[in-house]
Amino acid sequence: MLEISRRWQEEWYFRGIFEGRVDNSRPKFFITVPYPYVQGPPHIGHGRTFTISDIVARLKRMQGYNVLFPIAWHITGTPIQSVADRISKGDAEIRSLYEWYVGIYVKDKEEASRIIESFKDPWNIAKFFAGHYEEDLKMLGPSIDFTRQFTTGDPEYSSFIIWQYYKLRELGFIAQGKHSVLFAPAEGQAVGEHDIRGGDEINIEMLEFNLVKFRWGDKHLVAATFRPETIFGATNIWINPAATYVEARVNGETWIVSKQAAWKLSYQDKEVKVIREVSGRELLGVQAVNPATGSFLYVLPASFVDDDTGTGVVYSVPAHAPFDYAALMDLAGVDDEFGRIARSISPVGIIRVEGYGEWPAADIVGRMGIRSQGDRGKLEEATKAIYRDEYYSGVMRDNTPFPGIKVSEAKERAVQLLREKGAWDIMYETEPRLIYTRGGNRVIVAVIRDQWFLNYGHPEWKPKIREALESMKIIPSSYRVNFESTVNWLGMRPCARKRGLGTRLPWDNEWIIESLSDSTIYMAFYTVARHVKDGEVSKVLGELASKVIGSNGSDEDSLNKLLSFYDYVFLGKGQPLILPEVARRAREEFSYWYPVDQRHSGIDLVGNHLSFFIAHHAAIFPREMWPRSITLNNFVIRNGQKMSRSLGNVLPLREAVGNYPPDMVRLYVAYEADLENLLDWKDKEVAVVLSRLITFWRVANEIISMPAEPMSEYKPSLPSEWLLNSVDKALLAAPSLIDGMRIREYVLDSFFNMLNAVEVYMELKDELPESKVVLREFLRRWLVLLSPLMPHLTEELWHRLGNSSMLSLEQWIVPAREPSDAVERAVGIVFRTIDDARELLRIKGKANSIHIYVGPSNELYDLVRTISSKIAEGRDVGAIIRELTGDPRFSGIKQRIPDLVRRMISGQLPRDVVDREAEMSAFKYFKRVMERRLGVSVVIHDALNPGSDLGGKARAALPGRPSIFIE
RNA sequence: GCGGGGGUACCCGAGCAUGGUCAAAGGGGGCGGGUUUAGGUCCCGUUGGCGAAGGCCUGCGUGGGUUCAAAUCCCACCCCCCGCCCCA
Repeated sequence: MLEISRRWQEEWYFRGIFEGRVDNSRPKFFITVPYPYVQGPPHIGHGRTFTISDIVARLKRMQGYNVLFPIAWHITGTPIQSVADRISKGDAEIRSLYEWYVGIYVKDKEEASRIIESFKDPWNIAKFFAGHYEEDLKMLGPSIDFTRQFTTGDPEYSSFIIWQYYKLRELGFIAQGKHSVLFAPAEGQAVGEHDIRGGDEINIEMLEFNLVKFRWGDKHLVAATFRPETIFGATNIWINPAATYVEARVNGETWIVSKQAAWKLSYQDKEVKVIREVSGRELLGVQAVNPATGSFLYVLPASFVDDDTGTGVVYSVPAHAPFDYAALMDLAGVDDEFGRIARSISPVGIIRVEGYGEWPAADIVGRMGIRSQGDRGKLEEATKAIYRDEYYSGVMRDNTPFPGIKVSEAKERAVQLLREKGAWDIMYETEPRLIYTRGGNRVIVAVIRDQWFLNYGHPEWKPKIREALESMKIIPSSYRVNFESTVNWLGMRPCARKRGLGTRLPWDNEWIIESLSDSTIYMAFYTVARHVKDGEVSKVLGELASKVIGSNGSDEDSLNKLLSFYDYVFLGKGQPLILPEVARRAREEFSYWYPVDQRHSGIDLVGNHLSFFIAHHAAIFPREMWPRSITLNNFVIRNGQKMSRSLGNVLPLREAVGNYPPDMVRLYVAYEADLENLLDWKDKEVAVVLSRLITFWRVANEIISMPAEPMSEYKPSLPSEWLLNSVDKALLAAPSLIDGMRIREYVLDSFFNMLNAVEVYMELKDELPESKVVLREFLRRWLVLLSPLMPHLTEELWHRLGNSSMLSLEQWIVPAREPSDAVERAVGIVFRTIDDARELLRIKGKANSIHIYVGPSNELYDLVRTISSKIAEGRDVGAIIRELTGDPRFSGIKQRIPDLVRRMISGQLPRDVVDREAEMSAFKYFKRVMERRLGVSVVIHDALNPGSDLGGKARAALPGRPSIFIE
């Protein structure tokens, strides 16, 4: 099967049957998947996303749409860059990872090692994996047009991004300002998660501390806190006597903070000049002024104070901060000058909160049995608990300027008040505090002054984003809320960095547009890629791009040329100043394919890329070019575990499609889970699916091998009708299932259920003269039905069946007549009866034969049908019984009415019946099947005219519920 | 905290929108049987309890409620997972 699959892939891609060409006589369908970021090989998760979109693409193609399903490669940003950096530095961890990655493709060790060496240049990483990505994807057989591929580092792509960013700038959606980032001072650069040791496992946050300045002579002791509202309850100031502090000029003032803090602050947009070092001990005993109250506070020693957190200066609020309370108690037990001061201090409660007394911190310290400030774990827990309770349900007391105000609000007011007094500032810290780059250097927060932002919150932008979102279909629809909340909080978003691959910001070329910002409207670029990739054209656009960037946008001539080209192509505005003929063709193609009909993606992109995708379309394109729908699927896990590099259990796509036929991989990922759910790649279950696929292959080939005797006229027997009906029903249902992205149901119906049906039919085929013709016809329709799902095997079988056309390009079959489900229901009764009989056999033990009495009087069928419809109308038991006993039609079986109604209402009897003829016929035809399943001989009797009425069972037969006698 | 999703049998997992045919699909695992020199594969059956005739009892996170009828609808509670920005 593997070999057959490869053969068809070669055939498809060699003949280029999936290449999209403008054809105005046919409706178009433009489907895209986010271009993969090529820092490594694709894995089975990509396989899921691509398979699902390919099922859609293939169905649409068979339905007569001109389908475009393109792909490209994303290389922008810092991850590839930092891999290159790490390889250059000889990082062993990354090297072994890439030995594995490269080893997937290159078996020769030396060769592989040479390739990894070349990865010191990030472009080589991108090129290597982009190339292999294409091969790997092709092994899955997707109907992708690979001729439009590009990378985001191509010169013509840069020219396109330049156009996009000038458009956004014209609209006023780009801003510049201050911004905090994670930063490694020793390396002199901002770092991303992938640059941080353990960065993929931990969740790194940036915390904002409030700084409060306590005047001490002409200097300020600067304390850091998360709870500025507690300033009114401050009783003293804590300093760690063992730590090193500094006196430093900060923005024209003299601050006293820890040495560590001064270092950090110097990166946070502050002018910091250290004058001298001071030991913590020297500061003890001095008095500083609380800026909020004017009272003097002593500086006292506390060991819990960490000079690497905040400023190393803490103002003490023993009533509300467990650490402070514990430290105060500790100190009060010491027999010295500071102990005496501590004993004189009484906590000041300033917040009222239910469940606590006047000093909540004292309560919780007592409750949790905390002994001293050394009890860090418990104290941190206590701090968290108090914070939560006070923040959400606490109210300020009368001894503060904000009596009765909720803590959450008082917080802001306190900041306001301190600000007005010039006693407030801000400082950032990371959480967790101590994080390091992979090179081992400390990471802190730095504030950048001239960061470029996209202002998604712009009053002319956000409403349009909302409008675009509203106009789109989101499937599964449960994700719509996620989009809505993303759009709600979208505001200023940095769009450029100083490191990494990508296009430089054309008017400020120190900056590189980052990867989530240069990947928002590139689907438009697919439509024109064929035209602009051409050597000469590419050269022209590339040169213009580099002139614009090189001149920081001041080369107006180049800029105008570039902008005029894309303005014309994408917006139909003005006339192109360059390449008019190319522009005309590109324009034509863009106008044909756009907008994007469907964008299919993993759910991880909802909160960023997909929302930006909507936003940028809304900003730049007219409404009729806005995307039509977004569809999503969840991740893939493996044997119950998350796939992650650190666990080493990532399943590369090539390994999956190298070991199994591609159709099996497709079948598995499409069937195993609904889109919303995690898909578990379980090795055991993969084997099960494979065995079903083999059965399919065997059955299909058996049908093909049967000599085809033409039979012009035949009357299909009930089983034949049943089989053809089933496939017709599935053919009818599949398009709407796939449109609604109910892929799993489509697979269940079309593959698994159909396979079961045909296996049953095969048991009967020898008794049915028309079976061969029926089976061939069935197979023809079935192959069409399955082609989107498993294109390789169906393509092969299609040809073995004697067709010379390409199944992938065949028309979908729309059944000529409405399939009836009466036959199906009749067959369903047979199978239910088999289950019943089996249970009886089990209880009875041994049996020679089973007698089944089918088909009571037509009168009874009528009655049951009538009861059923009355129940459906919602009548109650009494009413139905009264009505029917009065009905002359049923006068002969009056006495059975109450019992039947009762049993049908309670669900003991099936409500959904067929007529007598169909039911009898089903039992006659399926007798063989019953015997095989039950392992004993089966005798079917007409209940109205039984050959022998064993055990008086004939009279017990009911519609849809034959009676059974075991002998 | 806010927003979203979820708790179903030994395990994974469907069902819930449209209540009844649900002791609850499918798979894994277990058990029994067949094939096999053996093992694996494969095939069949079984896997809440009771039952000598198709039935009864218990049962879908916990506790209530609506209904002739609840895994499914309503209310409250407990627990779990995911997202919450400059990272692709």
